Amino acid sequence: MGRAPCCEKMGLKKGPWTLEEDHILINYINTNGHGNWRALPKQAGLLRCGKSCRLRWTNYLRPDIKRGNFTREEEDTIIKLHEMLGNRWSAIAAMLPGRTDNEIKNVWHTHLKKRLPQYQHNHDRKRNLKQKEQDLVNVSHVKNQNTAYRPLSPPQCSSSDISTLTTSDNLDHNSTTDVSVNKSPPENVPSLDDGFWSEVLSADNSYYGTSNFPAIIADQQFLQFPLSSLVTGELENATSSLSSCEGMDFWYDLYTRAGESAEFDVDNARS
DNA sequence: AATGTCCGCAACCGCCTTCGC
DNA sequence: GGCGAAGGCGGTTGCGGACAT
Repeated sequence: MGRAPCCEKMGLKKGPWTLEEDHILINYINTNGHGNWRALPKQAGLLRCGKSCRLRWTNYLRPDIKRGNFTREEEDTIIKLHEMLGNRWSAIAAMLPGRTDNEIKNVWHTHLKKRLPQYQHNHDRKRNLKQKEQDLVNVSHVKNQNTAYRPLSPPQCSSSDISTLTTSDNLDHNSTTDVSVNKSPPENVPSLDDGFWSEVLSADNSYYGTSNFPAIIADQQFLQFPLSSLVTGELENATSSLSSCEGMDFWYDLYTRAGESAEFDVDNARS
């Protein structure tokens, strides 16, 4: 892995756990409990760091862990909770007995987010882009490499864009801004990464910015609810407002439409 | 059959928070 | 209040198997 090892230099083992190590850990905890994770490996006779032991126990060896595939109900619950809580995997795991935060995080990234339209769209875009890149590479080969290929670069939200989007002092939090959702966004829109969506509603109910997103929602006229409801952590209000404006599609629409033009403004949003 | 690519998962890392002194 | 240790959390990585070419 890319990061500096913390255990190896202390002579501690890393990597997959063996059956023998599992047995040692289980036996030790069953007998003595796990009062101090840092001291546990030494006392148990394991060449592992405490952190590794804790992770192995909580994510895999704990007797109350439910193994096996997630049920449809569990998956739906995760999707709903993620919409409300963001990437608070431990909080989501607390609602699903027998499931660990790591497991839920994995199943989210590998299965569930692909079911959601906004991720599906992004996923498809990435695939299409990759295909286009390959096609262009092929074409450039045919043309004896006379044409240098440059990947498509998404339009950026510059600081001037931000000023365009944030010059509103007359905020009307009670008015409803009806933004129709563009189901076919323009071709040249910014690509969205996972961080974008997770930060729309951040983990601790407050709003965290992304590089582009703040410029788009900073103008509270775009919202059916005041941005301050996110900032001050009124999750319930925020999520109910989100659902009333078609959830993530609403955000995605704002994002894509802002991305396509620096001239994007409130009037455009209302059109 | 061989090779390349994708995907799922366990495990690791760094950062943040909590707790005790 | 300051500090260090320990625990907890979310993001990321790399291995290995499945699938495609």
